Amino acid sequence: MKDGSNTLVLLERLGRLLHNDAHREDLKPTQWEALRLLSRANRFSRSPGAVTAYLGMTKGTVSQTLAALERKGLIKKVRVPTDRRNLALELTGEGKTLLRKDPLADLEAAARRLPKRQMAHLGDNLQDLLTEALRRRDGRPFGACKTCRYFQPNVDGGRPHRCGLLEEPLSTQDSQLICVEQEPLG
Amino acid sequence: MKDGSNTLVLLERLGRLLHNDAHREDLKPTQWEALRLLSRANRFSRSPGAVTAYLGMTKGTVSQTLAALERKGLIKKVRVPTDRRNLALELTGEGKTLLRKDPLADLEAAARRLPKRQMAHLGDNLQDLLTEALRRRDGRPFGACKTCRYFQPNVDGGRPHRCGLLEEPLSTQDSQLICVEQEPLG
DNA sequence: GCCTTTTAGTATCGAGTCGATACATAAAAA
DNA sequence: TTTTTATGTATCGACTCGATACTAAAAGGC
Repeated sequence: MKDGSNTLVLLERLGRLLHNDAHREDLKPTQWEALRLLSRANRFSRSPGAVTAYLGMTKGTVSQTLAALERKGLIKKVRVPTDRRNLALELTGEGKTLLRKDPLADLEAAARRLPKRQMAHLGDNLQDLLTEALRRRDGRPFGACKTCRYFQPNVDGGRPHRCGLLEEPLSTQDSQLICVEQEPLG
Repeated sequence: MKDGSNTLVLLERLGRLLHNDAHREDLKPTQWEALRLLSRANRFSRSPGAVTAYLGMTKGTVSQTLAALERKGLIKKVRVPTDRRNLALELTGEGKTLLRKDPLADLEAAARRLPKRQMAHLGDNLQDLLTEALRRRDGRPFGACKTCRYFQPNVDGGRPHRCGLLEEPLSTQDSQLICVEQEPLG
């Protein structure tokens, strides 16, 4: 076992490989990441602002990336009536179809050659490091809704779940997706 | 412990954070990476070609990145007399000084808040994943010389070590640096 | 030696990234 | 009703990156 001093160098290098491998299907790596996020985000988190928070870029850049995705017909922007500053981003059919060719799947194949336990371990350790790194930059964890301190599982029997922060009902599906507002339990 | 299915997503996100945090001191993330590699590479590996292999980009892009670093006075290009196609890249004094402000050090501070054993584990697991990923793209590991199958530790007593592949003498310092040609011990 | 092939690196193009800055609206707060 | 804050866009300049075409030097075949 090594001393872990060059762990971050490894991380950066592996991150770069992942990133550079994502020049596919006429999309750029960042565009893939945005698309991927939109497919995993609940309805409070499919906005330019949420993408900005997730990717850690400036909103100007995100605006351009989303404009490119819209030009390519992979997402569409919908005005939200309740707050007209907000935009809701929705994947189109093409967007969903294209996601099946996600270049990340390639490395997944490589990962499958490693012991399952090891990959799970790796995930846990990465999660801890990410949490620590996000704390330092006031970043948001983007965890699943159902692991959030504001999550209220369906209290009244058959009724939908609720988000205690936004005071909104939550479908079971939404509660399994990730959220900008999520704050971990405990 | 999670199932590890989203480990790669974590990896990509953490990689992006690292990358985006590296807009400092009037350098771009990629320029930092190149600079960092040059400070860790032995004399066979301080060339545009080696940087290309390490970063996994095309040589055209690397050529520009190196041109930018040279413009900024951080590296210099030296013609190699033995093979006049080759360029040797050397860090200047400014380059070495600037490296002390490496933005990667920030995350290192974050990492220090995690248990040391855990970081070491993380490093080992990342290394395995990187090895697997590199295998798939015919990438080079860039390991340390002294862990290479061609490394011949000073056979004749006080003489320098040797590289059995390039048939060249190796100073102790060079043997501790990383190398394009490195192939791990079987 | 001559000719072809390979290797190392550069030049240029076009789309995209990214921070910075300035800007437009809309909602919220004073 | 004014500020003030929040959400998103437009534009600029330096850089990234793949693709392609290019130069020059070494290596190999004969």
